[in-house]
Amino acid sequence: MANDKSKFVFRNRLLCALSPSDAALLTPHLRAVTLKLRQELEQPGRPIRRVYFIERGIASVVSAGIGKDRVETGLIGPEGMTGLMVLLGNHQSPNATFIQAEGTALAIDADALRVALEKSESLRRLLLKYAQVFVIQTAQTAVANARLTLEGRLARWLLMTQDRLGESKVPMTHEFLSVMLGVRRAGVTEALHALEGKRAIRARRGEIDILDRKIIQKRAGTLYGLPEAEYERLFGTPSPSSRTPCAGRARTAAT
Amino acid sequence: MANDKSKFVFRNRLLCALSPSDAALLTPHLRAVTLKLRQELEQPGRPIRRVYFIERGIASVVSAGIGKDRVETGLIGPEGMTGLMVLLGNHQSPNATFIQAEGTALAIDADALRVALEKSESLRRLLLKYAQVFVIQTAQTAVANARLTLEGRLARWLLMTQDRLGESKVPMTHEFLSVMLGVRRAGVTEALHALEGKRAIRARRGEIDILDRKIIQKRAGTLYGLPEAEYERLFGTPSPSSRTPCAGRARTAAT
DNA sequence: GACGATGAGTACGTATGCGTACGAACGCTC
DNA sequence: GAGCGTTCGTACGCATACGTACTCATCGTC
Repeated sequence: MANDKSKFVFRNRLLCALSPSDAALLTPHLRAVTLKLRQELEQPGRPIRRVYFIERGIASVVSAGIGKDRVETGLIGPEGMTGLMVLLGNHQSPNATFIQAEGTALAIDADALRVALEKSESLRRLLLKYAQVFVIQTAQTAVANARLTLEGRLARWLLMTQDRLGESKVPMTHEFLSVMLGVRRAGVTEALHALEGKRAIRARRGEIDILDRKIIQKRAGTLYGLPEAEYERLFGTPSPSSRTPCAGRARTAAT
Repeated sequence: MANDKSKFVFRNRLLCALSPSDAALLTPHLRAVTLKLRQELEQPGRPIRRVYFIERGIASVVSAGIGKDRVETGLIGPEGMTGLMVLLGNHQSPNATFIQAEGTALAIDADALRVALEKSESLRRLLLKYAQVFVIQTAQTAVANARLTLEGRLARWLLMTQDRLGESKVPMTHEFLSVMLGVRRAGVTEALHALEGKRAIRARRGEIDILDRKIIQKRAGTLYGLPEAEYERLFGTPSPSSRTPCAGRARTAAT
């Protein structure tokens, strides 16, 4: 699980955006890890041990009331990181975070991150910028849940997922989607059929092909694109100069 | 609007929780202001000029997609402050914030707050703790919008509002509630009748009396109480010693 | 190549909430 | 105390989504 830590080529956009000195601060603590499907990165009320900068794959933040009934409130891919609460100074979260699409990440001990955050103001600034985007994403989810039809919420979810996967095939079952969206499994099936009827997607067993994002975006209405736009505004087009070595970045959101 | 700034007695719980030195840092910049109904404290995409520590009344954060269709995603009372995005290092927000129940606040220029935040790590820590609670509140709203019936969402909203007002009378019209919850006005009327039938509330013209919180809590299910509990966990019972002078604090959430 | 497990299609009755609309009640102003 | 604007009660038809449940398809496994 550990790795030669001398030189990473980052796919994670946050790591790519680090200044050289901040990169030097973090890199010694980063460990390449694989993210297995349904692996739990954070559990409600438990101490957060590690924070993950996603390189490939998707982590999902799900919230619940005091009991069960989890619903997804945030999506994290190679544009972001887990451990929002650590950034804000907490050691735990009432939410759970788990892997929704397997991949890899660079992980850092929460304590090491805390130390680095105290040392470097620019690091704090950078990561808190991501916190902003994440907060906005959560707020948008709240609005989407209130105002969008099931098909619309599904459309929004597909777009956000595809952005983070960077592929046209989304490997998810209806059952899983229904849990994420907090709706009935059969409802997902029907909504997917509706999208399929419009030639927007093609559904296979355990997999959804995205055929036409434009059509899907129409379904999601105005509730797709704002966090993505805010991300671009805050992080800008990554200037290759004076930045940490960086792999070609994952596709960004279309507006 | 200005004020003798030498001695404040704070009702705002965040200000109350300030260490003496942090209080000394902020106090010179605080101005007592009145919050008028529907006054806009932040507008989407506009620079955030001032940040408000609510002393009495309620501010409401509403989010929208790229277009209209605003829905409330956060509530702020004397336990909190506006300007979350300033805390996170931004100068603007895609959300709007406006006064939902009139009152008063202590306001500080966003720039002055930024300077103070840079100077004092303990101040940063404290205010970011509130940011945590606010983020959790937003996530809970997302879950509530996905899973709760209209009556449940209304119940949750009534409880949160009453916590912040500290009174048993909530002065709101059905029309206004419908906008906040993102539902139909007539739907609010019906849901209120349902609650009234259970003797949980009593609805007058433009005003709702809270009669029995227990019954209302049953309606809100598990989706009321988590942010409130987290607030108490993080801020604890305010120890009167070594703290800034503080008025008797507003009622806290019952669990 | 049969079996079990998982995933997907479908269906029926019901509940929740929407859009719209109209009228009644209340409260303020002149 | 007449007039008017706001607020609230109510109603009807319809869309959306639910809960439940049964069947069929697909896949991996022995």
